[in-house]
Amino acid sequence: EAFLSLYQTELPSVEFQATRKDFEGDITVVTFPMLRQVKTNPEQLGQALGTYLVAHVAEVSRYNVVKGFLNIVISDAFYFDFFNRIKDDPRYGTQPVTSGAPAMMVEYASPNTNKPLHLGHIRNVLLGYSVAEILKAAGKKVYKTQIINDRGIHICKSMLAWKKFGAGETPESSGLKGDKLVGKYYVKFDKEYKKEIAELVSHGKTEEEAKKRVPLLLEAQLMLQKWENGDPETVDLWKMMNGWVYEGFEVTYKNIGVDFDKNYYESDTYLLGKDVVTEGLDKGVFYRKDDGSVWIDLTDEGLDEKIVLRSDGTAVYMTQDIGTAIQRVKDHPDVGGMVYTVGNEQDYHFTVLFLILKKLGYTWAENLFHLSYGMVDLPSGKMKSREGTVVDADDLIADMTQTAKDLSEELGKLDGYTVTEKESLYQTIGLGALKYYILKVDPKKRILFNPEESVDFQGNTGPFIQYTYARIQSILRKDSKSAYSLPATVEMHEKEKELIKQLELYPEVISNAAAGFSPAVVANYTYDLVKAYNSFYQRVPILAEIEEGKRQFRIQLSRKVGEVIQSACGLLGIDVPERM
RNA sequence: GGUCGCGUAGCUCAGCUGGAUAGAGCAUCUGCCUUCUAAGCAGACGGUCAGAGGUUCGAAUCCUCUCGCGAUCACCA
Repeated sequence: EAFLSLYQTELPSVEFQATRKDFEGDITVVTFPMLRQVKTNPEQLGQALGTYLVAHVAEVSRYNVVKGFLNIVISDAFYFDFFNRIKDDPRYGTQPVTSGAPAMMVEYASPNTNKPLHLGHIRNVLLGYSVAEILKAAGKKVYKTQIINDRGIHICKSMLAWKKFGAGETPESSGLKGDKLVGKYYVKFDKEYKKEIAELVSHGKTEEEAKKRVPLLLEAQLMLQKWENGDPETVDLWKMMNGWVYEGFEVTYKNIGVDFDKNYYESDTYLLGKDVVTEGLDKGVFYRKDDGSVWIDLTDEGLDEKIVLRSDGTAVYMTQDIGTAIQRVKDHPDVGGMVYTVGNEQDYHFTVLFLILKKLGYTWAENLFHLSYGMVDLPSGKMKSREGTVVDADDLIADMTQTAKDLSEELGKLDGYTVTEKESLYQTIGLGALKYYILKVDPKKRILFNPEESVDFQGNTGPFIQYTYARIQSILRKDSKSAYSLPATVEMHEKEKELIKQLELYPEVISNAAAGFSPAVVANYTYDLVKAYNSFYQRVPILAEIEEGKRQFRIQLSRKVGEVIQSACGLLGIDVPERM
């Protein structure tokens, strides 16, 4: 800090960076850019600066110069003092919530109520949940929300199929999870629908024509109309079947370990936004075409024209989203921004939505973020629910848990645990593997998911991180002194210094992750930390063989690393086991 | 065709506000379990950072073009 301020007064931009491993030093100053102001060669400049720093800054013990790089060696005492400051702060890296800060609303999940959750939802939910946790850690108040697409033709399809072919089947009578049962009838509809098409085609109709005239589809459309008109029988059926689905979702969400502060239902929001369109017309944000439809012209922004109200006066998707956004801020007046976790196929939709909200003049519209993520592809290609090529969320979790079980049994470490303890541990490890696997990759990249090869448990994985945490807990258990006091000073091992450097980065990591809405930042940091710890753990002499002061220092260092791992895993929604 | 995104080791990914010899894991090969848990550690092998130009002391990173893959361009959601 001392020399940071020193330089900033004299030179406007000085670059500090971590020294590369192959060179001696902790901080590197790049002197090339300074040559413009100071006429000399890079070596001379580096030497001059280095000598000055050693003489004037206590923390600088040595330096060396390689071309335009000035490598500064920071004294052990500096690291030791730093560690001493953070060691007893369990919330190191996470700031307390500032009450006045504008809250953020984070939306994720947005499931349809006609089928169970699948792998795509898992990525969505993990990302959204994690970003919400990261924003909290960065000091924001956060509301987690989902919008449930509980109405529309697709819902009517499964309702109709159940009514016609279901014979009164319920989750209880069938033993099926509610969402699975409803999903079954959605698939059933599609089968029957295709059958009827084939039937019509065999009677000489073209396929185009047949698709539109299938009685089953017409019936579904009729059902949607009935629903919209509030027909009691239809509404009751709708409520019952959606209820089943919600129970099923509840189980899945609970297994994944995510939750929501508030649910929004499309059936409540799909008519919203029309009054805003009127308002926007008055303000001149929108304009009306001759046929009565309402549009916004975004050609100035390099986009095109977009419809916001149909000619018959009904709302479109965009209208709904405008209305819902405004409604959310009405419901939560402290919300100053929103994050939408939605796949990247909707990038265009959200750029337009955000632009419209800005043009309508909402202050919070400046603070909207589309957490856009890539598809999860299978080796066989895209997932298609109708073709049965989806990876079901519950099945996937069960598979991961099973794999964790098989591996654990093979390693044979868990003898002496109760069955319940073991089962819960398998779930923790299996989910840890899955969550980390998905969260460690940059959200905007596509993920190729191979269910055959499943997810690794070795190397850069969730279980590796969990394992390290469990081992740290073991050390602490075996050395259960309640009060520790660090010695006045400790001679630093290189590995210890590296660990402390890593710990030092944590607050910055959180704020970077929050700024970029990217859990991958946290995931990759955690891996680096764990890697550094493991290296330390096996390279440094064992605890029993060292003097007491140094031993206590190592144990406390381990404890601190454990805390940071736990905190970082919390941001990723990954549980850390006490033993494994 | 327009727009947006992606392309880094055999595979999965980091690195991208420009810095030194581009990093991990998996896979392959070598060592390390009388040790605080070997789901680990140490090491070897593996790269025209898709390609070509440009900007500059310096480019995987910034700009332009080309190629490949994907998404999107509905009075659907």
